Amino acid sequence: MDGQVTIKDIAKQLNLSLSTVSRALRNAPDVNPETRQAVMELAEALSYTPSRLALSLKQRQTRTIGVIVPNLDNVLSTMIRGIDEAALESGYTVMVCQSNESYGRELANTKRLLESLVDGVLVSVSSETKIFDHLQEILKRKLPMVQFDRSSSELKAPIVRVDNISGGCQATEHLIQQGYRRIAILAGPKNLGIGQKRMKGYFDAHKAAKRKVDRDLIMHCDFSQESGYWTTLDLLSMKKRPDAIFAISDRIAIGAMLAIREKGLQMPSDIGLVGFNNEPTVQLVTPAISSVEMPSFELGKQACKLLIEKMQRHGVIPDDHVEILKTRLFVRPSSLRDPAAIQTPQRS
Amino acid sequence: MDGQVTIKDIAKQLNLSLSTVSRALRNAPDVNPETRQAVMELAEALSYTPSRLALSLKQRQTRTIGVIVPNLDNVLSTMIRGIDEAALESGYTVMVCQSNESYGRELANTKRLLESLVDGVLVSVSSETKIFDHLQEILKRKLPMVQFDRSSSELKAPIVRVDNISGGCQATEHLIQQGYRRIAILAGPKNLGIGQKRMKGYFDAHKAAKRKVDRDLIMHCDFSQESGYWTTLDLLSMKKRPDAIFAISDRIAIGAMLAIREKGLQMPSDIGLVGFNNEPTVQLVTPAISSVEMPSFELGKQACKLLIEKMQRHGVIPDDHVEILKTRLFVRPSSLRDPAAIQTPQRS
DNA sequence: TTTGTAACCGATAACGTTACCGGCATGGTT
DNA sequence: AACCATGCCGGTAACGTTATCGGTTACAAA
Repeated sequence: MDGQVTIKDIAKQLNLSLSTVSRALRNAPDVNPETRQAVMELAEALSYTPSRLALSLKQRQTRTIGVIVPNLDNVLSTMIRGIDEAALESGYTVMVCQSNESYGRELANTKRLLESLVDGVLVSVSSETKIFDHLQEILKRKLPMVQFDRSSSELKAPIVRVDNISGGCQATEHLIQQGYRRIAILAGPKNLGIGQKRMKGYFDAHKAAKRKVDRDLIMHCDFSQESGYWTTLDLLSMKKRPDAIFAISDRIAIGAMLAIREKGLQMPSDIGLVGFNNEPTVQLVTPAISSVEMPSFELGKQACKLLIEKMQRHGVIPDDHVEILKTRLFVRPSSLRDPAAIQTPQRS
Repeated sequence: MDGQVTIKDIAKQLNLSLSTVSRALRNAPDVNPETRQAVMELAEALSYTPSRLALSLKQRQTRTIGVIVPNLDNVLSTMIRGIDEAALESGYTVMVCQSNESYGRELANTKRLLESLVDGVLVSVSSETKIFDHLQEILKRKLPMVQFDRSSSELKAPIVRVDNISGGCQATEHLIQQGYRRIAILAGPKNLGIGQKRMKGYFDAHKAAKRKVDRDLIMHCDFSQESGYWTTLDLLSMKKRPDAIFAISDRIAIGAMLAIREKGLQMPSDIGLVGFNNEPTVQLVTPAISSVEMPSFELGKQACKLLIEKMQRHGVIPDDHVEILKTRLFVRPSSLRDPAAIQTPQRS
């Protein structure tokens, strides 16, 4: 009569027991078709909504997935769209918690997720996170967990990510092929696996082309545009400056672009530039920046599917399971000296 | 022993009743300090986590806020950061549902939110949404609701938004002051209040400067870059083409920029351009695009605070309450013919 | 001694739902 | 006639928590 409509209300009005109403609503057997009909109609009329809360408490599962991400930039929000889609298809709800790259926030978030009793967790670790206690706690409670995009080997949980080595290789190969000889790399934070792998690709490409890497051209920075800018200024004021830069993220690449502009250098003639992620912005700047694209939407979707499988078929997915998706290089004017040499599809 | 640690486990191990343990954990009175100590310690040792589920069921409130947004673009994700911050401060958890600009998705989402028994809802209506039945349903169930950013007068719920009229006026005033005479407006979808208000500002500015508006220069389009591009091409092929464009969103403005480039026109000499939102991208393109900034983070935070107040002090906030935040114009080269005429602070 | 009053604790019901078991007709088999 | 299966329904307990009430001590006041 006042707040929530419950099966009790329906039972009372129809002179039925709770059990019968419950069965009728769930299409369970052992209920007269006429009775069911009556229940259904009354439920509709009262606009009855089942209480997920009570259900969750009873069956001890919430059909909710917690997602922990460092922020909501372009790439991640695309991944979350993928996650959301996969979740919806299986009747799950997602709860997104952004840590804003802060350890404290990530800690508070995991606590809230644990309290809310999510059935599983998707994690993309923050770049600042060096302590994994809170995430280990999740594992200790035997909550199914899957890492996506950024991952850590300290966490014994399956991983879905792109082939960062191959991606780094694609970018570097392309620069070599375009005749660049002193290729610098803006490799991101030192401790992050994602950067290390893309750098591995950078080395692989050099090795395949039988070239040496000049260690001075390897620079670390964080993921911000600012950091890319300052680090590039350093690079460009070297006595033997690089003639190309591979930035392991587009944000960094954009910082690099600003520094290059400021130094009065021209792309691609004086210097070549390739980024990573293929964010929309890199197509819009002048010159448009080449970038390695990752299938963000599919990555999120795949990670979510994997988690759901892990939750439902308990123990089938091994914790060292790794799923790797392919990247794809988009060549644009920032690194294209020889127009005849395009070997990948163009966009826009 | 197996899954969840409950107060029952603690009670059993200490030979106490559930009541006592519950009281001890809640710092309630009527419990011996020593007993409390023991309970606390055992709880810690067993790493007991209270079940929010059970609690929610009992007190019939979840301390969760549902957020319904059309997508997760730059502006909205900033607002969500603000929402999240305000929620955290008051011990609430947020659940974000993106409708991807689709009515069907928005419908499924509201259903899920209702089932999950959120305590309140924050809504920014999708641009495609013309039917409000699902949101009306929320109101019918007396769930506290607040609209933020995009709003509809059909929904009897408080609103937190920016002063779109003044924002539109700022942009137009500036263009007039820079000597532009035929100022077109890309006004977004016809039915959306946000566009109508910014257009109102556009008219106001003309009136204040005692100028007439040429109705042919008013064009509607949707919020995509594509749409901005095509509509601008139309504008530029008019016999008496405009010499400036005010786009009511940066996405649209970027589409316009591409069209302008394609026609071989120069900004700001041949044509001026001003956008809305001040997304990071508009600073990076060449020339950088002037834009009206809105305080997204504060807007989200304020909307959330208002909702929380509405939830806690039931019935104090009237449904026609409207809160309006100020906008601010950032002038950049795309519309700056006369460098002496900068009257607003510059960024970067 | 009785009475009062703290201080502390336990039993029970309830939140909304479902799983499990048991009961009562009905109607068909041996 | 006795038996059993089947169809339909109701009662009860449980999920984990807290609110409410009532009970037992102990000790001081009358």
